[in-house]
Amino acid sequence: MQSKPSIKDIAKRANVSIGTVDRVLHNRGQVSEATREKVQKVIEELNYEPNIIARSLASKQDFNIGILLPRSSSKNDYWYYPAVGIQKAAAEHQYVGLNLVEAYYDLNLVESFQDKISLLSEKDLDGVITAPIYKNELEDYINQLENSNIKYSLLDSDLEDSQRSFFVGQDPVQSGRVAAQLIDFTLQKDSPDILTLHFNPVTQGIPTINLREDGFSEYFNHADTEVKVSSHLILYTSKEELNSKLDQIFTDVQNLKAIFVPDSKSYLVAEYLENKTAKDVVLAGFDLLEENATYLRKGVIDFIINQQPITQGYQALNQLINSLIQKKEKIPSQNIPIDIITSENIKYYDGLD
Amino acid sequence: MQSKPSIKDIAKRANVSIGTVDRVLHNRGQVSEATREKVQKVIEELNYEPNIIARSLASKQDFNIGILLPRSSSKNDYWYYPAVGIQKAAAEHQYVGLNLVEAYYDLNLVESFQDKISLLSEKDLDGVITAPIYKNELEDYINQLENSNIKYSLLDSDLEDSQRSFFVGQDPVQSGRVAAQLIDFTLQKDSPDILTLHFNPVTQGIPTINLREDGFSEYFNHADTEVKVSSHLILYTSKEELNSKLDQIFTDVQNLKAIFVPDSKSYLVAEYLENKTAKDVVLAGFDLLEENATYLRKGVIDFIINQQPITQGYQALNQLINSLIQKKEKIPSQNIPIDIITSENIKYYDGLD
DNA sequence: CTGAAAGCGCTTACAG
DNA sequence: CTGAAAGCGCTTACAG
Repeated sequence: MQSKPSIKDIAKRANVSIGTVDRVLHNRGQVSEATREKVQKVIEELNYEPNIIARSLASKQDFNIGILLPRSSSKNDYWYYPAVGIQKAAAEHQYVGLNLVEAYYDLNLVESFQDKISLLSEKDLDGVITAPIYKNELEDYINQLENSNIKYSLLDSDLEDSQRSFFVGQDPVQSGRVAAQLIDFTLQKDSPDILTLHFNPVTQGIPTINLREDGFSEYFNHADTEVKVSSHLILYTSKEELNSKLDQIFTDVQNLKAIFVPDSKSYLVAEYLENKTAKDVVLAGFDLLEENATYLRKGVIDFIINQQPITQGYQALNQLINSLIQKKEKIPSQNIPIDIITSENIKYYDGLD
Repeated sequence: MQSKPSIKDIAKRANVSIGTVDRVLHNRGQVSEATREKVQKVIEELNYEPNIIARSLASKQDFNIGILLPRSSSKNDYWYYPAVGIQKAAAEHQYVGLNLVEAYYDLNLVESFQDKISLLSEKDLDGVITAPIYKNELEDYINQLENSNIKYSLLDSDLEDSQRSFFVGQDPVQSGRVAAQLIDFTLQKDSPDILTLHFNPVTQGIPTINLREDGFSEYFNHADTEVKVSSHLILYTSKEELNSKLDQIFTDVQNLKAIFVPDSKSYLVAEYLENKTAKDVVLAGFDLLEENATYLRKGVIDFIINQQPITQGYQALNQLINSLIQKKEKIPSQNIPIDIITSENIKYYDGLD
C-alpha cells in the first residue's frame, strides 16, 4: 500500500521547503508565480490531500460561535431539541477549541430576540447558528454578519437569498403532502370532512406552518377522494376556552374523519379527543414532543411527522465548523427526510431524535 | 477558558515523565505501584481526557479489516448498499491507516462463502465485518476469531450469544408489525383477505424474513379487524412460471385487499399488478431498491419499509474502528429505525440510504 | 520571496 | 522501573 503523500514529499519533489508548500496550499501569497506553479504541479501529480488530523492538531485555532435560537428547557417544546444536537456536535469538536456563545431568547418576545442580537454583536464571533423566526429583525443582523464576513448557518427554515454557508431543514410543503397522503390512506369514499387546526399565534408568522398547510391542501386538490378541508386557528388563554372552541368547531362539521395539526401542538387535540367518546377520527401532527409521543403510543394520535430536530442542530454546528476549518464558502444545504412515525415504529425513533 | 489538561500537565504535577504517564494511561505495566497510584490520582484530579486527534496522529497504527458480505453490483440488490456505507466510513478514516480486505461472496453459493472464509483466515486481520447469513458455516469462523482475539461487528441480523463487539440492524418482528399497521390503516371492516408473498429461497434460511412475517401475523391476531392472512413462498425459474403462480394464488382469494412482501422483492408483485386491470390492492414491502423505488413512485407499491442499509455498513465499520482505537470491548448495539417510505416522502430518502 | 525551527499532544523505540 | 528524544503531518512565527 502506497502511503498518502505528505507535505514533505511534495516539498522534496518540488525542491522547496515545506513552508513554501504550505503557502501555495493556502494561497496566502509571498510566493513567486514560478515556484507557485511548480509546487502546484507537484501537488496535482501526487494527488496530494492534506491530513486534516494533523492540520487541526497543529493549528490551535479557536472558534467562537454564537447560538441564536429560542430558549427551551422542556422536552415538550420543539426548540429543546436543536440545542441538544448542537451540544452533541460541540462535544465532538472539543479539540478544535470551540467556544459557544449561547444566546437563547424567549420565543414570545421579540425584544428578547433583539437583546440577544445586541449581546452577540459585541462579541468577536467566527460564526453564528440561527433560525429565521423573526425574519425582519434577523435581516439587519444578517447584513451585519455578511459585512463583517462572519459565517452563519440556518436551521429549520431557509432564507433563499441570503449568504448563509449552510442550511438544514425539512421541505414544509412536501411534509404537508405526506400528512395528507397518510390521512388519504385511511379514508373511504364518503365525502369526508377534514379539519386543519393550528395553535401557533400568527404574530410569530412562522411560514413553515403555512407552507405545510399549503402542501396538505394541494394534495387533496389533486386526489381522487372528494374531501372538504376547513382550517382554523385556535388561540386560547385557558383550557376551558380551548375546549369550548374545539366543541364549537366539532359541532359544525358533518362527517369528520381526520384532523391535521400543522404545528407541533397535536397533543392539545389528542387531549381533547381522549375525553370524548368518539375517538374514531384520524389525527396527524408534527414533532415527537413528549406529549405527542405519549398520545401516539396510546393510539389517539395516528401519525406524527418528525423533522429530526436534534440532527438539525447537530448538522448546523458540524457543517459550520467544517466550513470554518476548510475555509469553504458554501456547503450544499441538507434536506431532512420526512419521517413518518406511528405507534408501531416510534420505539426506534424516540430519544434518537 | 481553561484549556484541557495535556499529558504534560499531569506529568509535571505528578513529578514524572510523560512516558510514565502514558504507561499508566494505557496500563501497560513497567510502573511501580506507588507511582502508578500517584499518577492515577492526578489524572482524576485534573479530569484528564486524551486528545484523540493527537493520538491518532502519533500512533501510526494500521488496521486490517476483513469484509465478509454478499457480493453485489446492482442497485436492485439489497447487499449493494451496506458496501456503499462501508466505503464511506473507510474514506473518512483514511488517516488511521485503514486497509480493507474485501471478501465479497456469492450469496447463492455456500462454497463461495467458505472460500472467502479461507481467504480471510490466511490474512492477519485486526477486525472483521460480516452478517450471519450462513449461520452454521459462520459459527466456526467466529470461534476462530474469538480464539485469536480478533474483533468483529455484525450487521443486518444479530448473533445474541456471540462476542461481537458491535451489532447494527433493524428489529425484524417490529418491522413486520409496522407493515401490518400500515395495511390496517387502509382496511375497511369487510373481512379482507391479505396475502404474504415471499421469494427468497428457504435454503438460505434467512431468519429475518420469517421474523418479519411473525410480527405481521402477531399484529393482526390482536387487531380489531377480522382479516384472513395466507402466506406463500414463490419459487420460479422464469417470468412465465412466476406469473402463472401468481395467477393461481390470486384466483384462490376472495376479497383481496392487501399484499405483504417480507423480503426485498416487492417489485416482482408490483410488476405483475401493473399488468392487471385491478390495481386497487395495497402493496407493502421492504427496502428501497431501484425497482421498488420506481413502483413506489408510480403508486403501485404503497409502502416500503427501509432499513438504512448504507447506514448499517457505515456504522459497522465506524464502530469497529472506534472499538479498535479505544480498545473498548463492546459497544452498545444500534437499532436502525423502521423508516416508512411512501410516494410522497421518498424524495428525501432516496440516494440517502 | 524563501527556508529552518519550534510546537500541537500524543506514541514509540531506546537507554539506562 | 523510569526518562529523554524523535517523530506523526501539519501550522506558525521568525530570520534572512
